[in-house]
Amino acid sequence: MNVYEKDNRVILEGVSDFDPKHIFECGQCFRWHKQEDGSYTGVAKGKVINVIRIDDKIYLDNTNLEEFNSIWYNYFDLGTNYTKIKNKLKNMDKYLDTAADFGWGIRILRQDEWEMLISFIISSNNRIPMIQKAIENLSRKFGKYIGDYKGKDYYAFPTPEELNKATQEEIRACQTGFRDKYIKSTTESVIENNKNMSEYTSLSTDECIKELTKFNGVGPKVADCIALFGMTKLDTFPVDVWVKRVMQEFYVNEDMSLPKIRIYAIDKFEDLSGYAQQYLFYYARELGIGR
DNA sequence: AACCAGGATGGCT
DNA sequence: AGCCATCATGGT
Repeated sequence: MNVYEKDNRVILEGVSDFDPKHIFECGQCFRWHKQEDGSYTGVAKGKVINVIRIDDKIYLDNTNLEEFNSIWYNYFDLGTNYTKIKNKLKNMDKYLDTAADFGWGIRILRQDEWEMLISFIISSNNRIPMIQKAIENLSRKFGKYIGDYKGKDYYAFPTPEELNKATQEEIRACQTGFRDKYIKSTTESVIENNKNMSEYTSLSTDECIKELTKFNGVGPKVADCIALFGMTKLDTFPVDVWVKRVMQEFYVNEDMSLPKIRIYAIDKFEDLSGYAQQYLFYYARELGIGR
């Protein structure tokens, strides 16, 4: 990979396994929005950048080499060889062979632990466009103003301290629905116990999920997502409606319970479970498998 | 208007 | 531990 900076842009040459559509639409993130030119603009790590792929080059706009090295290299998980991961998964069965080719450019982003905690609480029994709206509203209301980019204002996701200033009513006014009380309670718990969410990363996967489930509004599925997307616990397998459908379509019986589907998948995919989940989710949702 | 979405919770066995 | 009924918002 060759990296260089030009005109407030960082350009990556020869990056393999990187496609913005696959990365930003495989269900792992909520703050990246497609632009008219096919690029994606999003907020992460308190910055706003724009990402587009043209042929084999990736353009990161509104940033520089220093930020790339300190933030984006890690955020886009560029130190991981996804070709190897895909090859292992593709050799397992014909379904993953197809799904990994379909979502060939997926990378699991290394996102903020606290932001994932609140974001996936909002995700419970909700629709993705509504989740995105609620997170944007919370950020606009309670997060720091980052700046203007191409005529639009952008706001960082609120810190625990910032979100703790919001009343339950104000949280609900951000379109969080009945999850307002979960967000309020979880934020208070983080503040009152002076919790540092990044410390959850050093726990084992089982311990991490067990601890996350103690937060109000965090059940098994949401804890799996927070652990996978916020704490790089790649040996877990969140089972949502789409993953349930694709698993029932390809691997298990209709009557298998969600926890059993999860165990079945982790037994099968082991330390690559999180990657497998992403390829399968993207494949299922893009193709509408199981409707 | 009924149905459903990246489910959680509490009560039951 | 595992299953089940109930809860709950906003969109289509």
